[in-house]
Amino acid sequence: MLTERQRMILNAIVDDYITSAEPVGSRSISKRGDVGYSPATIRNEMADLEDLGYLEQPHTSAGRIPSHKGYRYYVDHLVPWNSAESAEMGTIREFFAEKLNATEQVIQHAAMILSNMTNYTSILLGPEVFHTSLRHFQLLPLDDNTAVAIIVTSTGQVENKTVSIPPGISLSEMEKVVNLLNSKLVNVPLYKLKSQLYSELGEEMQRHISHYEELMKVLDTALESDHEQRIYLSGATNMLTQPEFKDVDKVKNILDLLEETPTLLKMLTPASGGTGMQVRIGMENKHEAFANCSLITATYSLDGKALGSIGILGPTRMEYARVMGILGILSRDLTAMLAHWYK
Amino acid sequence: MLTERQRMILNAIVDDYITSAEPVGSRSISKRGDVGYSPATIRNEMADLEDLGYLEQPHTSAGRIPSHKGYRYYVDHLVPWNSAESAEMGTIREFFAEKLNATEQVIQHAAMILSNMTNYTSILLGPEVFHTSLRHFQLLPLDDNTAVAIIVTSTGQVENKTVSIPPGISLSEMEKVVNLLNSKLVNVPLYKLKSQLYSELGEEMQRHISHYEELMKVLDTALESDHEQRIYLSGATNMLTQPEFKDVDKVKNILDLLEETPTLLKMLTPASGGTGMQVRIGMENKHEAFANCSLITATYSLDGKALGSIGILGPTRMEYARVMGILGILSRDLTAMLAHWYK
DNA sequence: GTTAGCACTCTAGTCAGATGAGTGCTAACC
DNA sequence: GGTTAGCACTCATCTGACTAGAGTGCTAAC
Repeated sequence: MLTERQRMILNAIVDDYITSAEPVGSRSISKRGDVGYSPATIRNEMADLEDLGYLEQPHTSAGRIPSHKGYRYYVDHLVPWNSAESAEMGTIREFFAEKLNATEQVIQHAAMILSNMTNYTSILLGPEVFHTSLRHFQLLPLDDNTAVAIIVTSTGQVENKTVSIPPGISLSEMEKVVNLLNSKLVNVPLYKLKSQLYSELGEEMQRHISHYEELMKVLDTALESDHEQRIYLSGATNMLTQPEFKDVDKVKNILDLLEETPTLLKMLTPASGGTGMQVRIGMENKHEAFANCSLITATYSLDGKALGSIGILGPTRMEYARVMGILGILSRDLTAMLAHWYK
Repeated sequence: MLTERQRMILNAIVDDYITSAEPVGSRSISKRGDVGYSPATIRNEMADLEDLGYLEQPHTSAGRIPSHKGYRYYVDHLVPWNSAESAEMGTIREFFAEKLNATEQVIQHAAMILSNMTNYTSILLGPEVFHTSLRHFQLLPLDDNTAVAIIVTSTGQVENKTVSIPPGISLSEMEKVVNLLNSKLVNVPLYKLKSQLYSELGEEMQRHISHYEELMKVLDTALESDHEQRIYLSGATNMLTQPEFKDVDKVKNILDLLEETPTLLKMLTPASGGTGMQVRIGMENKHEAFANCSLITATYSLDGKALGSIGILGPTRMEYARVMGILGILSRDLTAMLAHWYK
């Protein structure tokens, strides 16, 4: 348990280090207006904080920098939670005032705004298609053996996939099936589509349609979850401006990881559908390359279910307060906007 | 005009520099098996080549490196044009053997293969939608005031766009128009769509349809060239492995430029529909950030018209021979595949 | 409990000298 | 005349010594 003064000093050190990126010494803390103690006193407390694991010393005659445990404490107990800073609010409001009428556009644009505002890397996870439902299905023949399957979801997203059509299936048959599918399966959540395909249509189709087996296979692949979640990255090169990453090798590992979609997906997928804000510091990200990075994530949702997430990746020495504030506002407003569109 | 021996020496220097990235001295050239002269002789020739502008010297007591003019000469006259190296051919053939039945997937996958094979950055320009034609158009209502416009092209690509529907337009009217459009405008090249919309449908619509003006506006925005060309980047971080870019600042400029879609588009769009291979060295790229980069581009085409391009970006010290070989094979095979699919 | 003072530590920067790769020139060689 | 050996010269890079300065830890005084 930290004393009030220790908390104050830890707070001051993290604040200083966040802006300067240099180890902070007792003298500079003492000179700040808000801590009324001499360097010597502060040195004593710093030594204690180091023993407790909240601070680290790069070498004997340098100042202290926060350890991961120190950041964790800072984030959990000390972050000045100014959820509504005026300047930022303005930019975000402007963003939502713009007329963008496709969900995808909004997400993409939001990623850009975020990385520009924060000067970190933003990673947005597109709306989780699985929680939306079918609005319309269509199969457009391209030539004798291929067709394009088009799925329009309740949020207006369009997914398409090319499928091959086995010979012997007539156009009129296909049309019949597609009509049937549209009449029976509209408004069914996408993740239930394949199972309901059999339970709802199976019987009826078997009666009316001659190439039942083959057609079923076609539909099966057409509805296949090609609805992979899309990841929108923006400002990846902002990483290069951080002094801790001026070494090319370190930054290469990070950028390489950012190109690995599956890994990012895993990182951003909210732990258990929860909607809170998460901060993962250093190795809490479970990746060597991110050992000196922090990832802050929030979610946006529809009907109380998390649809996707917003994340900001930066060095562990990150402006937590500001980023968390921005992320909070943006996730809330995104949620509100979705609710308004698709209520 | 260079003598045979000068060409040989220039060739040796470029070759050496490409693999070593260090200024090459007269001694190391002399020791190569293929040049049977003493260092002194080679030094004389090198001095001449420097006077002619083909070589540069970082400082007096260093070896020589090729100048941009030197690279240009190398590319134009000396590249060992081994258009069919076995190892590479194998990988590419394997790639085309994979069953990928959507153009987009092929392009995306090709970008990855290319960057992996070359260890440079690959930039692919998706099929130029403007040169394909309309196969099917559809307008799907989402709610009272919005709809999704879906355009399927002759190459099986699906473009979609959300449009807002002015009040007072009935569903049946819209259906009528869409049917008319499909019957009259199928197989029209996309870039002519908007003009033909008026010339072909204008009269008839004015006769049958009540909200002519408003509907026309809707169709106009629906057919708007949102068919932006897609750019597929892969291996952007490979730039970081090149010794000449171990300085973070330089590489940041390059990566930033790579995120600027319009700039890339301009760079990759083939000069005049020509289908040859282009090599742009250093400042020939017209961008400060690419001053130390070379961009090699080739095109793939359908019906003799260039549909899109494939590009490899690397340092000016690039394995021109290998990359040009690979690019040549890939562009030819892509063209062949497209011809086979959509003949 | 707090603070001033002081010796101590360690990094980063600077500077001189050594090293060595590579050149340019001259004179000798074939 | 073309080619080559020899040699003086240049210049980047490496090394080690030295210094300045920031910061600490400890002790003793307030």
